Amino acid sequence: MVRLVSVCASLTDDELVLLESLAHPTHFASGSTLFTQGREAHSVYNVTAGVVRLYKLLSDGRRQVVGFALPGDFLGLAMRDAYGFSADAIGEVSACAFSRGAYTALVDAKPHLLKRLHEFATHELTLAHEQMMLLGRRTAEEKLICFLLGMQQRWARLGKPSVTVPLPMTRQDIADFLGLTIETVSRTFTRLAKDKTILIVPGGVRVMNPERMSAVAA
Amino acid sequence: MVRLVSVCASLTDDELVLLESLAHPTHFASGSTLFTQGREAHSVYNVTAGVVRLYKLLSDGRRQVVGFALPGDFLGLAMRDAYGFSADAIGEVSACAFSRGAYTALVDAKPHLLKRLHEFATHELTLAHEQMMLLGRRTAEEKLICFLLGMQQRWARLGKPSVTVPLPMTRQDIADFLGLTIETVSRTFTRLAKDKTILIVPGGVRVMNPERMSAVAA
DNA sequence: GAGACGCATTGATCTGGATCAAATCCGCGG
DNA sequence: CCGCGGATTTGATCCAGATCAATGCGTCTC
Repeated sequence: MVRLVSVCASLTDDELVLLESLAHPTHFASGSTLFTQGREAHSVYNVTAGVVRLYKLLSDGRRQVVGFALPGDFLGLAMRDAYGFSADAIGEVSACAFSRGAYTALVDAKPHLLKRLHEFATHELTLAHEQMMLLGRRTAEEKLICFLLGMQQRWARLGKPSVTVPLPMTRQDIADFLGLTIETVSRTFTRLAKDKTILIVPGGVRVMNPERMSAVAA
Repeated sequence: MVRLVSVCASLTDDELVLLESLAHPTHFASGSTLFTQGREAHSVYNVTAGVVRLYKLLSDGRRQVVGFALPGDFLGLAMRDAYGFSADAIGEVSACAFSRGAYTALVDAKPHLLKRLHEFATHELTLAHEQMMLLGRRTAEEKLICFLLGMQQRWARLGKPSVTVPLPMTRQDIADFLGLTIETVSRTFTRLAKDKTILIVPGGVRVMNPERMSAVAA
């Protein structure tokens, strides 16, 4: 099993053995659902491979993507009895599932694991505040640029630093993450490509003018 | 000192005594600053009276209010070395300040306090996700109605259930929280008042048609 | 009680991004 | 190679909310 680097860096070897005995390695087909908003939360997950779309729906079908989970990310922090959002696989996904009971027992027993999870949660909260700024006060172009730089940084932290940013999600997913329509996302990408700020490549985007992009994001 | 009901419900008496010995009761004048985004985080706070505006600024002055802290709310969860947002007093505010060192030492020593703080953080994260939905996908009228119902619920949980929702913040604060302009907030309030959905009273709003409001918020 | 200052409201107009409507692209199965 | 279906791009038009511009309205101060 892939080592749970993000959550478990501070654990001792025997604790890791315990943790791995509780983890159920699971595979999800492209497009399949990990869990659904409002359903009883039976498991928490640690993504080990692939990308997961996290989103909330309004009764009339309007959708807000609240995040994209990359390998190492932990899903299920922000839940009480029921999941607060839905999650589904973008492409093939591997994850470690923990039953809720095992998870809560483990957290109660291991304060330094809890400390790691809490740090994780406060980091997520900081990102959420940034996303509020983006959704409430930034223009379409700024939204796209901040999104691309953010994804680039996240891939870089996972050991994949590159000027080519993989974008496995659809334009609609990006639109629903940034509070835009698919047409505006497409047009803004086209305009940035005409500017030579980016180059659109299959499956992603190549950053051509990082200086300008950073200046806009500031 | 007011008992720190929100964070400390699970503490034993002697732990409470310890906690209170570390807390510095502090008073802030109307409009004064508790702390500023980007500055080194020296203290965390528990609000005991009054309302605090939490916000982020962009270099060109655009502002996003990320929340309003009410009595019982804890400030400083989402910070590492530096504060991630600014906080200032709306009207007179009382708070308990804890030095960062004392806070981290206490958290390390008391796992059930950490557990409470973690629950607090995950609740905040859930609220942040709802706010993303609101900012990204809701109309101006929906934003205002969700805001009013949310504030009503929060006052109710603090033991002040009422059809009259106090709004100590300015229209500009509300606009910057909802990703709107002050004019749109004002016009939308006026329209809701003409509808008889609400009644605008000095210092707040009276909820006249909770059924319609809940239907819109759903 | 006259000015002044800081909200808040209201009105007129403008515009960024939404909506409506076709193309175009592209991967895939037959 | 062809045709199909979903994703994406592009174009034309619309409109919710922004912007620009007064005006109202408490509540201080002198």
